[in-house]
Amino acid sequence: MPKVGMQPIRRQQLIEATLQAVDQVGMADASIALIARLAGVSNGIISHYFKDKNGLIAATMRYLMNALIDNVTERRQALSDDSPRAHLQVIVEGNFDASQVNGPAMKTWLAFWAASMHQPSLHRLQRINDHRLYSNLCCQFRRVLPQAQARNAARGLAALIDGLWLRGALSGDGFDTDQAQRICYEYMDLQLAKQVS
Amino acid sequence: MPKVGMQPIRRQQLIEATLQAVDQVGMADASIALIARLAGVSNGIISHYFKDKNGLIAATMRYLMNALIDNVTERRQALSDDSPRAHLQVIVEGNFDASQVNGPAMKTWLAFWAASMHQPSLHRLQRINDHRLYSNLCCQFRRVLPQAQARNAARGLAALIDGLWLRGALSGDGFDTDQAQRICYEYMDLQLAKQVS
Amino acid sequence: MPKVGMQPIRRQQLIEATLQAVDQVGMADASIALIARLAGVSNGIISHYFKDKNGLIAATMRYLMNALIDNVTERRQALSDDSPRAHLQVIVEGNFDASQVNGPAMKTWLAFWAASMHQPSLHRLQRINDHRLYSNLCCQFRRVLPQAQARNAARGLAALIDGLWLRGALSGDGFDTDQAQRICYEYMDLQLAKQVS
Amino acid sequence: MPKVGMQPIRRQQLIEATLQAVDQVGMADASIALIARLAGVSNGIISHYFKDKNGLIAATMRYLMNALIDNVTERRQALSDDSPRAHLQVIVEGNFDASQVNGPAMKTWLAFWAASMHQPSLHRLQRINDHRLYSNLCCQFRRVLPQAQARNAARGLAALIDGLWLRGALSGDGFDTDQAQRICYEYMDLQLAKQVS
DNA sequence: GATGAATGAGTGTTCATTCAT
DNA sequence: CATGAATGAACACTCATTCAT
Repeated sequence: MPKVGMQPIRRQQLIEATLQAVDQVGMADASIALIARLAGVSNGIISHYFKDKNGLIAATMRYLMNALIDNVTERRQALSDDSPRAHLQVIVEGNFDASQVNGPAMKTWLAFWAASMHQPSLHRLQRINDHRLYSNLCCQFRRVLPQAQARNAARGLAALIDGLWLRGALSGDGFDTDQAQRICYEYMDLQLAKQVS
Repeated sequence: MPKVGMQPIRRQQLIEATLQAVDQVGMADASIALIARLAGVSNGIISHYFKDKNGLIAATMRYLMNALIDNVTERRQALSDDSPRAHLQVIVEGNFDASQVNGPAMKTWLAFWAASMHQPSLHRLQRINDHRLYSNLCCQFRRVLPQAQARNAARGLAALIDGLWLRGALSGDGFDTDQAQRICYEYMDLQLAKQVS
Repeated sequence: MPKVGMQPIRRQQLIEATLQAVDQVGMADASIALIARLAGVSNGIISHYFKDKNGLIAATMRYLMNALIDNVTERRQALSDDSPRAHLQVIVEGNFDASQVNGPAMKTWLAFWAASMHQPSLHRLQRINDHRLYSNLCCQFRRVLPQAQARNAARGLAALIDGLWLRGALSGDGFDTDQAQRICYEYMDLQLAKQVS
Repeated sequence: MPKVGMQPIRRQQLIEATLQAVDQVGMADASIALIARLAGVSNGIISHYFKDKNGLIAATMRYLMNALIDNVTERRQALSDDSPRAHLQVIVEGNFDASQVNGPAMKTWLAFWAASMHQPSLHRLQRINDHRLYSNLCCQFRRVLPQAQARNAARGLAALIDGLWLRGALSGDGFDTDQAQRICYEYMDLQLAKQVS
């Protein structure tokens, strides 16, 4: 019983099944058959919507990236305070949002990163993502710091965010969001304190 | 040409071939056949020395970890200055040593991390490694800071090291060791400056 | 040429190819590749229909067992005489039917028996089969003999049938059905003659 | 430390290890490596004493056959009564001796039989064995029965012995020696009773 | 649009055998 | 005599992909 307009629904369905599969068995064992089973569809449908497996993987990575972007964007729009500090806080919070520090998301990000080392298409996506974080941070620091210092601060804070995230992901225990944010805020404030009055 | 006492030689040979393979094609495509070919031996020899592929992977991970440990240990022994700052510097330098920030090593570490999310044996190794860095840092900070602050500083610096390393690895460009060390030293000094005189 | 509803056809096809392979080279050398080649299909199809090789082996054993059951059932239905002797004769005849004493079937049964000593799933099937023969015989003897004697006679006749079958199979020569049946009938009649008038 | 006269010791050692291996994991999984480990020797030694694996298998089969022969011979020599009935009893007892109805022996015999269907060298051994039982039985029956009847009785008793043995082996439970012997004796006596006085 | 039958190359692994020591 | 290092072919099995229906 074919229906019209199934495309977006099926695509979403399959992307979510991919995340579920990676969470359950890891990317190496997330076969098309498993993903299709989790999505409740047949094997063959995947090539129909995403040319091949790589297409599905790339689409899933884009989906995760957009979730992060949307998350930060929403928080920023809800912001009344326009200070650099408030904006930086929003970025930090967005990166430690529950949508990013749960099991499936962390496992999938890690798997993507590892895969991106050998897949140009994933690598491109990954670089865009990395650059966005740095760029957003740098932009805010620049409002109160000279360029060189702003860049330095942005590099440091970006690394701190990713490092805390990474160590949290690898630990296997629950992610301690409060602690991570506290460490980031402290770094942020130390950098902002350098501003010439 | 079978000879006796080949075990350590062959094991080393195969571990290096594994690193080479992961560097060239990624862990997902680093097949036993490829590794054996790179090592110039037959497929079957791998199960002779490392029960199965997982055994080889785990041995390779242990090899990389030991390289890091030895690296830091050597630097520490060459140290004349016994100050906490000097020790912390050594740890930072060791983690950004050329043996850790080259292509093959970074790709392999990333692949290990991703795999460790679903392989208990690798996960155990990974946790030990993570904990060592934190523990070493904490130990030095503790010499000048109260425990709570020392822990906080260690967590931050560990995350900063890993984050800089990660972002460097993912960037695909050469690793800017000087910049990474500068950012770490700055964080380190800001934390050490908290000490009550 | 993929078609829908191929399952029963392919399963039958593969089971027959398995019998053929065991006949030709023995169970130890009846590889998936050989069976697939004999069936004229690809290797992979086997796991599609029977999870793995064990699944195919078990299905083949069930197929042979059902052939024996159907054989006896058909003969019994064609029976006008309802006497115990007639029923016993039918069981004996069924067990020495051409479908059971030809080369492929005998080789396969022997291989199954040997394998059943170390494969619980096959062992279960085998026990069911063994028990059915005994049970059927016992049931008929019971109609004219006291229970203890009936059981004894059933055990003896079952062993005689299996033993004649086994020695015939192992001899490698053609099976002498008439001789086997004569020996069984004689034993049967000696046992039935014990009935109290 | 090479020693002289090790040959018979090593051969015996390896044959026993083979029986042990077949008992533990079945003939299909009784690899040279396992047998060598069970015997406490190196892999390579096997080809030294038995050309190849088939040689070891055949030697093991011969060993088992000789054990059966010796068993019957010993019992016969201890016999005071020279009647056909006594001799037949000895043959029956020998075939149900503890050395033949224990797990390892039964598993190995079954495996040999199955293998003999496709290995001419094993098949030859097997035929000799089968014929000896028939021949021995026939010889005794002939002392009191006409040839045709003697042959018939021998065929029946041989089949009964093998059938009881087989069903006992396949059942997986302990072998009920008494019951098996009782059934054989009864058959034996019924046949002997046919003699013309 | 959707299915699932079918493929076949590729995987990790096992194993009998050989042979330098 | 005996070892065990080394081979390489064979194995069962997996899986992304294709395509007739």
